[in-house]
Amino acid sequence: MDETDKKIIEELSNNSRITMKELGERVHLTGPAAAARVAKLEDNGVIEGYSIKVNQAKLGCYTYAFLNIYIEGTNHQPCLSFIQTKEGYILNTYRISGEGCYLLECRFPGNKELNQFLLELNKYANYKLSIMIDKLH
Amino acid sequence: MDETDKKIIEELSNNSRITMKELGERVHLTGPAAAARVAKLEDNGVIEGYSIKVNQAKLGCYTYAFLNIYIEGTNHQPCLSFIQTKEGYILNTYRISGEGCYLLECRFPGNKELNQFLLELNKYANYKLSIMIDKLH
DNA sequence: GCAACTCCTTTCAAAAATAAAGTAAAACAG
DNA sequence: CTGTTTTACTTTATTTTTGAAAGGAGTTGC
Repeated sequence: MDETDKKIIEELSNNSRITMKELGERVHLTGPAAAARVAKLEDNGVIEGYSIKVNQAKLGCYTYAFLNIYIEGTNHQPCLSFIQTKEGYILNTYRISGEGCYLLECRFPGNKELNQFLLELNKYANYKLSIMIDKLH
Repeated sequence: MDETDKKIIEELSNNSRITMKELGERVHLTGPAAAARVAKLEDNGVIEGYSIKVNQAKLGCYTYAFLNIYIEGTNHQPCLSFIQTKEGYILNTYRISGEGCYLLECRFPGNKELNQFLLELNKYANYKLSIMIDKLH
């Protein structure tokens, strides 16, 4: 992991569909050399995958929220299983230490679906809800 | 936005470096047709960008955390400006309603840097810290 | 001094992207 | 109902990129 690798990570973070030729030019390498570096970063597990940024609202999801989940007792499985059944709403599930046991990043078509989700979630755990108003930068 | 577009979003979410030819095959279209659909999704703002998933630990960041920021009073700017100066640590800044005014997703080389950051942050705001233990799925 | 690596470049064949032309079906106005 | 426009696609042909292979320069270790 030298400076060139860091630059490659930065460039691919900004645009992962760039050609290896273009990437090479940006880090002062030829296409094949850049491609070889990227392949190595994949093999080393530094690059875990290639994804897209999606506008959730344009996909019909107008409510974006974070949920801090608090589970009483030691048996988390029923709650985790429930969450898995609602994976369509959930972008990320983090096991955390601090404000609760889990942090969910999720999005819903609207408040109706959110409300229904919270109602069901409440059978398994307590929660604190934070609605996303804006994403900065 | 029909079913084919949704499938395209799903496929690109899983692997945004797939070729348009391969993407086309997966959604029963030719390469050029798939590319045209993707171009339209970009123009419509549904696809906002192409990115990579990075293993933060392999980049030397062993502490991954969420910070709920609570600002007293109405002048958020000093705190926001401070946060901007620390952008190297910060992956996302969300304006929220609920547990605080802002939610920061951030990562630090270690607890030393986290501690220093919190010390400085405390000049501008209160916070609640959640350390990420694991990412599920 | 001389392997054995590593990291790169150059070259070239294969694959993919892209542009252009053509087609068929749907939407729509008269 | 009919002719026109639009949309979404396929096919074809050209350009560009990828990826494999060969080779060279600079380290490293013996």
